[in-house]
Amino acid sequence: MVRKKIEIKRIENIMSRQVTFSKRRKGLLKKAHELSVLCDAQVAAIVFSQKGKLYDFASSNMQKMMERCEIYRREYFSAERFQREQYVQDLKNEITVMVKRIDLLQLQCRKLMGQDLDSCSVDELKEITIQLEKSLTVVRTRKAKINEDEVEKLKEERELLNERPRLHLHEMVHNYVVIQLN
Amino acid sequence: MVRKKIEIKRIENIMSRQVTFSKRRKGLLKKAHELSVLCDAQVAAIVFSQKGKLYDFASSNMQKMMERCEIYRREYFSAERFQREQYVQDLKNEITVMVKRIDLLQLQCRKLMGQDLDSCSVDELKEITIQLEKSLTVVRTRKAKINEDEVEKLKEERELLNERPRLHLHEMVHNYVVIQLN
DNA sequence: AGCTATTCATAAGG
DNA sequence: TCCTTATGAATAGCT
Repeated sequence: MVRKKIEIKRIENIMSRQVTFSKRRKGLLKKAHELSVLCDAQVAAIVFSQKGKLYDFASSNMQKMMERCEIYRREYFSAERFQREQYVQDLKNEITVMVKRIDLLQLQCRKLMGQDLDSCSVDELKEITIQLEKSLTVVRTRKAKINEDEVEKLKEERELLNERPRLHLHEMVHNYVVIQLN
Repeated sequence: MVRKKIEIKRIENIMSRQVTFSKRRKGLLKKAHELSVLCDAQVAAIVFSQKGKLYDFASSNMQKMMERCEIYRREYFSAERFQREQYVQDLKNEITVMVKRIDLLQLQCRKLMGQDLDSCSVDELKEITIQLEKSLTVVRTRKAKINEDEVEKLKEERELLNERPRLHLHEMVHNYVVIQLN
């Protein structure tokens, strides 16, 4: 029997509060449901007890909306994360390959420059010697070629300088002969 | 005057439905408020009208929680994104540096192997020649050293083999003398 | 949890 | 939208 109108303020008695919570929570969710049905509206009611337990109502539209939201959010983030991790992994792999390549090139270079030979076997040393001799030959040939080209060029220039006066004279003679014949 | 108990199903008359929506919506939000105050619970009620207009109630805890959630979510993702982009940028920079390093090493190697010399100036060719000669000297020295070491080792082994019988003889003589003296 | 007196919410009408 | 009012619904206090 409701003895008197209650004041809307926190119920201090724990037992009373728990009972009221149970009753009114049920009423609220029922009202939410009725409203959604009667008026064809999107309604959601969410209640957490003090212990953190969840009680809720969501009209079907609302529920679908929330589910879609959640599914979309999860898919989006998981797809994005996957792509991101793939990309980072690709970059890391690329770096690993490059580090190996650099080490190899560096070692090769150093050996060709006569460094770090202590670890070389006699066979390796022979190979390096052969390569160095080959290189020297090629470089010297190239140097010689450049020198020859240079010499050739200078000779040609000299030839040109020497030939110009002679050509002049020849032309003059030719012209003279033509004139005479006329 | 309530003539009769109503059935909980969609109200077909638009005017009635709107009136009921208005009344019950108000009632629902009031009940939500009362529940949150009386029972010190976190309560939220959300209603969309058919036209999409929002009406809602959220207890202060609920509101703070939602706000905190949203703020935290935004900060988290922005911080994460920043870190992620920074990291990827670092990796890219590293790759750029490595690509340059590889190009340089490769060029150096090729020149030391007598390739791609067409682009070299005479001075460069001279430098390469000097380097190759130096390398050859070092490699040959190293090879010679290994040979010498080998020879030295073989000699020592031979010495050892030669000395053993002699030592035997010497001991025998010594023993003989000692015996004589006794 | 169940009861019931009483208050509250609200349907129908103005 | 508000008021009125009759009535159904919710529920406080008790067991």
